[in-house]
Amino acid sequence: MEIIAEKKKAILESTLKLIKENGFHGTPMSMVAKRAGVAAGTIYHYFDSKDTLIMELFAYTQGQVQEAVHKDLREGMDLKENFFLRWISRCQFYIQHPDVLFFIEQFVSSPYYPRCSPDQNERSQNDIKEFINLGRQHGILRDVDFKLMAIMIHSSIMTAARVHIDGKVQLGEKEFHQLAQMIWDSIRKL
Amino acid sequence: MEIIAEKKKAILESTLKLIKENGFHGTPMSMVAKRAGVAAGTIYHYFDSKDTLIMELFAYTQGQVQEAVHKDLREGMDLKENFFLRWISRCQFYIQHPDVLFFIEQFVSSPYYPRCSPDQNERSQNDIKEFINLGRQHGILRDVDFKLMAIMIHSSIMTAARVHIDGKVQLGEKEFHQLAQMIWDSIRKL
Amino acid sequence: MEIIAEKKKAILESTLKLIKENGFHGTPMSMVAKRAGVAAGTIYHYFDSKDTLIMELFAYTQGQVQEAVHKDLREGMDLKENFFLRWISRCQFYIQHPDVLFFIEQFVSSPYYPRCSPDQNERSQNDIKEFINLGRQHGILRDVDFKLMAIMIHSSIMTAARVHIDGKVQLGEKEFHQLAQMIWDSIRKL
Amino acid sequence: MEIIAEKKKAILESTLKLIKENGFHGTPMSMVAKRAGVAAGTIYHYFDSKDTLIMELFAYTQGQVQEAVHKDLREGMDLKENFFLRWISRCQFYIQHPDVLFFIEQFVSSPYYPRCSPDQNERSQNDIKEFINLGRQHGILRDVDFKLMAIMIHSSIMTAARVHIDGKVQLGEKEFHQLAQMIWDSIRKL
DNA sequence: GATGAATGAGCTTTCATTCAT
DNA sequence: CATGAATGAAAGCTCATTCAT
Repeated sequence: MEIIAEKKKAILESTLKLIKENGFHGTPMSMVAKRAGVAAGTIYHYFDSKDTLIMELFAYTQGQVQEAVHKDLREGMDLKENFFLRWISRCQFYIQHPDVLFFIEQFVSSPYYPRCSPDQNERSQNDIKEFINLGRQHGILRDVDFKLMAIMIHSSIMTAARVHIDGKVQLGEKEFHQLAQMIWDSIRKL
Repeated sequence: MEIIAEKKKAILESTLKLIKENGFHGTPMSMVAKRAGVAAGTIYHYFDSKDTLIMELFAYTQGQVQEAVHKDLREGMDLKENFFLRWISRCQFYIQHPDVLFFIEQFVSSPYYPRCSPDQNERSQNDIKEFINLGRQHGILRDVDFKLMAIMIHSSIMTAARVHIDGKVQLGEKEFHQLAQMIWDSIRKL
Repeated sequence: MEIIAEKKKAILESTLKLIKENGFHGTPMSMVAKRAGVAAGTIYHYFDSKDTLIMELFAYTQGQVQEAVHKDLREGMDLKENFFLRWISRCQFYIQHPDVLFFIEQFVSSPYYPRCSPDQNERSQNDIKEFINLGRQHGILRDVDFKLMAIMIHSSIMTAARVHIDGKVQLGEKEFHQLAQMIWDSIRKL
Repeated sequence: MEIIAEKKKAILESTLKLIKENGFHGTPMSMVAKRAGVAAGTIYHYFDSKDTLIMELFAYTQGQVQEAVHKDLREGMDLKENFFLRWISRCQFYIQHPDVLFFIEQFVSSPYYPRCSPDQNERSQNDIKEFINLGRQHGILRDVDFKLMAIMIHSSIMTAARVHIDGKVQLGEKEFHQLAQMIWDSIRKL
C-alpha cells in the first residue's frame, strides 16, 4: 500500500487507458508520456523498461481490484450471500473499470503473464480463494481442485463483465443475480 | 472448404506456432517466413498484410475447431450426453492444440477481434448454439439470454483447457466429467 | 520504323499511361504487366530490365513525335509559315498526347536522360534543327548557337502545352499564334 | 524567415545534393541520414515522411531563389534593365546552384508538384510577376495572359541554365545578354 | 514464347531507450 | 528530478527479377 508518486500514478493510468484504446503494441512509450503529461525520459525514472511498466501495471490493477472488492464485504452474511456479493461486486468493478478488464485480459493471454512470480499470481484471486476456503469448511462446495474452482469463478466474472461492456447483452440487476446463481449452482453440492 | 495452397497453409501453421511462443508482437514476418520455409515476400502473395494474415488465421483456426467438434457427434444421444460430449470434445481439442487455444485467447482480447465481421463472430460458436437451441426446445435450460449462455459455456471450456495446459491442475477423465457436470448444473433448470 | 510486336507495343503504351498517372517510381513492373494484359515475366522477353524499358520508351515516343510533326509539313511555304506550322503542330501533338509530354518531362529531368547516346539525343529535335538550318541559310535568324536555339524553341513548346493541359490558361487558336509569334520574334533578326 | 534548426538544414541540404546525384528514387533516407551526419530516425523528428521532406525541400529552395533574386535589385532602373537583371540574376543563381535547378526540374515534373498548395505555387515566381505587372502598367508588354507569360519566362531561364550546366553550349556574359534580349523581344510589343 | 509464383535485397518508418542539458 | 532530441536496431512491406512449368 505504498504511496505512489503523482507522476508515477499518472503514467500507470495513462498506460491503462491507452492499452484499452490501442492494445499493447499500439501504445508506444512516447504516447504514454504525452498522455501522462511527462517527458519520455521521465518514465524511465520510475520504470526500468516498458516490460517493467506493464508488469507493475498488472500489480497496480490487482491492487485496485482487491481494494474495491474488500470494501463491499460485511460481517455476518451467510455463505450464499457472501458468494453473491463477491461475484457481483467484482463483476461490477470490471464494468465500471473497463480499461482494467481489458488490460488484464490482454496481459493474461500475453507472454508477460508467465513471467509473474507465482506469488503475485496467487494473490490476484485472494478474495475468491478466501471464500472457497470458507465454503469448504462448511462442506457445501463440490470436491473440486481449489485453484481450478477459483479460476473458473474468476473467468465467469470476467466473461460476464465483458459481454456487458461489449453491449452484446444488456445485463441488469436481475441478470447479474441470475448469473451469480448459475455459478453458485455450479460450485455447490446439489 | 476451399483447398489451401501448400505454402499458404505452411505460413498459417508457422504463424500459429510462433504466436504461441512469442505473442503477436514478438512474431515478425521474417520469422514466420523462415519457419514456413518461404521468402518474406512470399507471404505477401497470400496475405495483404500482417493484419490480414492474423485475421485469416483466426478464420482458419475456427474452421479447425468446428471440424474437430463435429466429427465427434453421434445421433440419438440424450441432451445431457450431447452436452457432455460437446464440452469435453472441444476442451480436448484445445488441449491437443494448445497453439490454437493460445492464439484465440490472444486474438479475442486484442484490437483485432472487434474487426471481425459479426457473421464470422457468430459462426465460431455454432456448435454450442446448436446445442442451446435443442435444450431450449426441450425446456430444460434456464431462461438466460442465448448469446450470454453460449459465451459463458465457451469461456468455461477455454479456461479449463488453459488450466490443464499450464499444468496448474492435472485434469484426468474424472475431472473433465466433474467440470462438464458443473457447467451443466449451471445452465439447466434445477 | 521497325514493326513492333503487338505485346511489346502494349507494354510500351501501358508504361506510358501509368507513368503519367503515377510517375516512374509509382509504376512497378507488375502494374505494367497487368495493364498491358501480359504476365510479369513476359516483359522481360522484350526488355532486359526496367531501365531498358524506359530508355526504349523514350525512343518510342521520340519516333511518334517525329512522325506526327513530319506529316503536317508541305512544300513551298515561306520560312515564317514553316516555323509557325512546326511550332504549333508539335505543341498540338503534346496536347493531344499528354502522356507523352508528361513522360518526356520526367525522363529529361531524371538520371536516365544523361545515359542516352548523344546520337539519340540529337535526333529528338531533328525537325527543329532542320528549320534552323533553313533560317540560317536565309540569314534571317539571330546569330545564336545552333543547339541552344533548338532547345529554347523546344522548351517553349513543351511549356505552352503543359500550361494548356494543366488548365492554368485556356489556349485557343489565337493564343497559339500569339505564342508562335513571340518565339518567332525571339529568334529572328529584328 | 524562421530560423531552421541546424540539423534540419543539414538534412535539407543533403537531400538536395543527393537528389541531384541520384534522383528522387535513388536517394534512400538512410543515405540522406548518413550524408547529413544524423541517425535515420532523426530525420523523422523534423519531417513526417519522405514525401514531406521533399515538399518542404521545394519550399526551402523557393525561398533561396527569391532571396537571391531580390538582393540584386536596385531602384531607378528602367524596365528593360530591370528585366535583364532579373532574368540574368535568376539564371546565374541556377547555374551557381545546379542542385537546386536539378531538384526543381524533377519536382515540377513529378507527382509531387500538383500537391503543392496553389498559394505556394504562385509565390515561386513572384519576382517575375512583379516585373510583368510593371511592364503592363507602362503598356510595353504584349497582351498575353499573365500567368502564361510568367511561366514562359521562367522556363526560358531554366532551360538556359540547364544548357550551360550540361556544357552543351558555353555561355559567357555576351550570350546571357543575347538570351535575355531574345526573351525581351518576345514579350515586349514590337 | 508466355506464365506468375517465388525470391530477397532494400526501402521507409517506428519506437524503446539514452543522455547531455 | 525532468526533459526531449537523438539514436539505430528492427519491423513491415515493395518490387525488379528469375525460372520451372
